[in-house]
Amino acid sequence: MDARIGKVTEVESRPANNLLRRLSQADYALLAPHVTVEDSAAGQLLYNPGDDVQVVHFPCGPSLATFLVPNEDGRDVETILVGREGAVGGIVSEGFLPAYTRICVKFGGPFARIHVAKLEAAKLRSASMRNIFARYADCMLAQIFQSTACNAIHSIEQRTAKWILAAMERTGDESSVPLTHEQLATLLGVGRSYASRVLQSFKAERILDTRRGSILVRSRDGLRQRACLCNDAVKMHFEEVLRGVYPTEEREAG
Amino acid sequence: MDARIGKVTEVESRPANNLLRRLSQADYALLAPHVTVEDSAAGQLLYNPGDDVQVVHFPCGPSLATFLVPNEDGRDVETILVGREGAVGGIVSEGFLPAYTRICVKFGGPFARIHVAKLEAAKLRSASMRNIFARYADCMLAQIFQSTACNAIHSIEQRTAKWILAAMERTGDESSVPLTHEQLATLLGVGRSYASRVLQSFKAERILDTRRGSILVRSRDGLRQRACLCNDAVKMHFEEVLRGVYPTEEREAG
DNA sequence: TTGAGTCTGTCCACTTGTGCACACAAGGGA
DNA sequence: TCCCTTGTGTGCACAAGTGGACAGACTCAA
Repeated sequence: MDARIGKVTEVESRPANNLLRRLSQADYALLAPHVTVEDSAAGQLLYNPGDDVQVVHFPCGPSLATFLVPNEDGRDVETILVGREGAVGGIVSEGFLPAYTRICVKFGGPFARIHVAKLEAAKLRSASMRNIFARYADCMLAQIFQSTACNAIHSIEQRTAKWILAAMERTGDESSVPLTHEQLATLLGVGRSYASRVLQSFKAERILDTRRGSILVRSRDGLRQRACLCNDAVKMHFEEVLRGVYPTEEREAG
Repeated sequence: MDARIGKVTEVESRPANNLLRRLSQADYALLAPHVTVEDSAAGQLLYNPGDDVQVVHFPCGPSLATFLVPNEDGRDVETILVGREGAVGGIVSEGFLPAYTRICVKFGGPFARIHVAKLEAAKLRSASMRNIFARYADCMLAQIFQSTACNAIHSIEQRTAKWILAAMERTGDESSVPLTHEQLATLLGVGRSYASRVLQSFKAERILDTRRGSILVRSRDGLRQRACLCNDAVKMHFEEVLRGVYPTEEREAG
């Protein structure tokens, strides 16, 4: 993205996760010995409800995780997406508590991982590390609050457009989202046939095209017009809360 | 509730808030010099979006706070209720960040208050204090996650019943909830006429009665049957996460 | 190349919830 | 006491979303 000519900086050698990349060099040095990076495939479960939370997962590059709330019907409802802008697992709980939600890899790819205990130890040693993780936790909270309101009052059409935009922003893939209608419907908590119809109406307006198992985006602006403003509200909070605390200039995916 | 015969214990002299009451005596001693208790009336705004978060408010007794997410229409949508089981303001952000939501006193009453900075200082000095607040933050998070899912898939009837039960549990008032139909509709993010109709259907089944400006509960079990299970799921998480970390036996309001 | 399994587009009857309208009831202040 | 404001109950036309069904299309594996 903003690769500079000349020697690779220390920051650029870190995993492609904004949270990790924007730690100061001293702070990252506290974590580095404990960080591992490994791929996870789409569908893999990082946590199930009740699991002990022991590892923080940082999505890197195009990978994407999602928080699912199990339902009495056995249908999981998706709540928020987390990509390279953040991390999942113990961000708020600080670890060693039973997970409340299921956390699932939505789009596969690399994840940086670190034991919660190591992260907490580093946070105790560094005020700036505490600060940045508290700020991110606050942003994550804002994201969930916004989702709660969004689910209460916005139409399925708006939420569908919002979801596709959010996924694109996080993965960096500007043209397609690998998702069946069934999956889309399930994660929005709506009926499949209605989700299909919404996609059809977008297709009729040349906003997107459908392929078996994926959605091709033709007009990002068209999607923006159809989406509610929830993404933007959250993104503004990210920018406001994290502005200035990161040493580099890389943009946030809200 | 469980007042014991004999001398008043140190815990019972604290503000009637579960989070404060279940700190160890040593931990509470760190906070005590900075705690003030003052009444707030229903409708008072504790925070508006963008406000610097500097004070933690602990609802005591029957008082109740609520997180509202502003909407493009100017209508606020209610997300979660917080009563004597918890606190609002800086629980996750740890203070000095712009508030994302509006926080409003729903039912008036006493609130214990402490500066975030004082609380954070105490947390740095006491691991058990950190632990208990991280645990509560995790519970609050669970509550919001559940609300997000609930708004996605449960009917207005279920959510209405759930809301009334949640309010009753937190205030301790087993028989009535001071709320107009309009207020109920707004906080659920639904139309007023439909909210009225739901209340009428409950009335027809002798689950409740309506008075001008308040709802009288006649059958708590009837409400439970009509409500979704979201309250219970969250309550279980509260019990699991906070079990054992409190010295006293007082029950949680989930 | 042919299935088998999955995904997609569409139909239909039905339920849930909206938004507006209007008559009436309750209750506090002058 | 009466008025005026606010809250309540209900009717209606309509929009949004459900859930089941089914035919056809795509694709992978044998």
